[in-house]
Amino acid sequence: MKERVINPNVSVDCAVFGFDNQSLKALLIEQKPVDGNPGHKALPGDLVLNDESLDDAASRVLRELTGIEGIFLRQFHTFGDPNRVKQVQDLDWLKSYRDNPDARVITVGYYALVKMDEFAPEASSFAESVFWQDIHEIPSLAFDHNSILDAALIRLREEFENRKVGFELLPEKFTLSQLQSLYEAIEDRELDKRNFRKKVLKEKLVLPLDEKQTGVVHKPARLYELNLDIRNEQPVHGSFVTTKI
Amino acid sequence: MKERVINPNVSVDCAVFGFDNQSLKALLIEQKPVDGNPGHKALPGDLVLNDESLDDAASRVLRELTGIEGIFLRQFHTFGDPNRVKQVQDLDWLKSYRDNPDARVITVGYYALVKMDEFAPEASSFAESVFWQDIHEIPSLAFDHNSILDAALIRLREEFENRKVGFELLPEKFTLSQLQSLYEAIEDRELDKRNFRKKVLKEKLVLPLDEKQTGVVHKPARLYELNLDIRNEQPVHGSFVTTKI
DNA sequence: ACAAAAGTGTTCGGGATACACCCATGC
DNA sequence: GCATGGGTGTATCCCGAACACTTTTGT
Repeated sequence: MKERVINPNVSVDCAVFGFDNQSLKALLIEQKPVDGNPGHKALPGDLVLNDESLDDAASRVLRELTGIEGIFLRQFHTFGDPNRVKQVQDLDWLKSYRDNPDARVITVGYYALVKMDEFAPEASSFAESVFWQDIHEIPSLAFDHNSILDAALIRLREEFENRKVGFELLPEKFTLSQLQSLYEAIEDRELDKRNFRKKVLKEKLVLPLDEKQTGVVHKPARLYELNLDIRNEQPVHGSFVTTKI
Repeated sequence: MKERVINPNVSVDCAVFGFDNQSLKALLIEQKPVDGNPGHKALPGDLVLNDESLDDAASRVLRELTGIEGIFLRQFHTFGDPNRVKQVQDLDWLKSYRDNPDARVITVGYYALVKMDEFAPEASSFAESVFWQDIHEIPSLAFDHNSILDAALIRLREEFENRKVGFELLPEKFTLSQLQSLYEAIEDRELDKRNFRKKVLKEKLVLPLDEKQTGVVHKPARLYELNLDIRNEQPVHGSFVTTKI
């Protein structure tokens, strides 16, 4: 096995988002206790290895801490305040888990999107536990992780509105109501059902399947899938005005 | 004076854009010759100091290499391929100017927007010369700087279309034709003059001044200024569709 | 007078908005 | 049969698109 040479100055942190058909959730870890003191809540993240790319580091860290693998990951911002790991409440943890607890660490922020029904995160490495938290109820986090999560959410919203990301949060087959709920959860506003359906169908953003929900206590909804053809088109200027979703 | 402790693993690189009323330009440096071999062309950039933020590093590096100060700077992406500074043609330069020429360096990319008529860049530090280059005629650059510049341009276009940036490229007072040329240069397509004017005036994106061009050999154009009130509004959803510029 | 860019209005089609009722299923 | 969400159409308005001629200045 290759030796793991750790770069003391560069880390990655991951804001993992999931959607439970109601609201957006973020995946948090609870750090293992240090000297009997309970660990802080934090985003999954760790130092990068010297011979791995940043993208690889983000995938690895997510796998090591939460067991999640193979999901959508995108870099969104790098946080480099010289004092971002100098707060007193983080010192004990740094002394236990870092070879250079005083090193200046810049961290590269990633956000990730996961189909919640396909992954059951499991804590390992220095994570004591892993849990989903509604994005409206995020507790105080270690280091500058609250800022990182805020920035991730802002970026997710921007890229969602530009139709660059989002379907990674839904199962392969979904109803139009699920899709509408996703829009409402991410954009944080209500949409008109008829207009929403007209729009997404006219744009061929999704394709109807010959399949319906089963086991629901109401009229079963038709299932749809993402239309990859449309999704892969690069944005075109129809004019000097471009209309978003 | 404080000692400058350099972090060997983290650098910043700046893609500086200017607009000459015709097309977009990028600011490049030519590295000083090493052992008589001519320097390569590159983006302005350098390692960060251990006690400065990334934003501060970008400002400082730009000032030290080009003399440019006080301009719009925005972080856009971080480049962390473990081999991004390992190409043979860059080795001589690294050996001359870096204490740890073999260190793995990740670089934080910034793009900057400058009013070309207000700044005359001047080379200093390890820059032999500084020059503006049309973005359609970018030569081969050191390290992965071609990729960085490409990514910067993509990001500039995205944020311009979302009306988040752009007026930093124009003088305080400008004509609607200049504004239209800016749109055409950044978005790389032609616009209809009448529709363009109707749109920006209706949106109150700019405000007319009681002032006209002088010294031109045709009907003098009215001057306008950016409407800061509109510019500072955060985007609102009129519906689940949002219209861009 | 001529060259050069400034400035201006109308018509047409399409998309955004608002809005209310019947349908299929499980219990 | 009732509770629950699924599914559908129309009328209005505004915005985007296409398009050509007159005006003002300097030389």
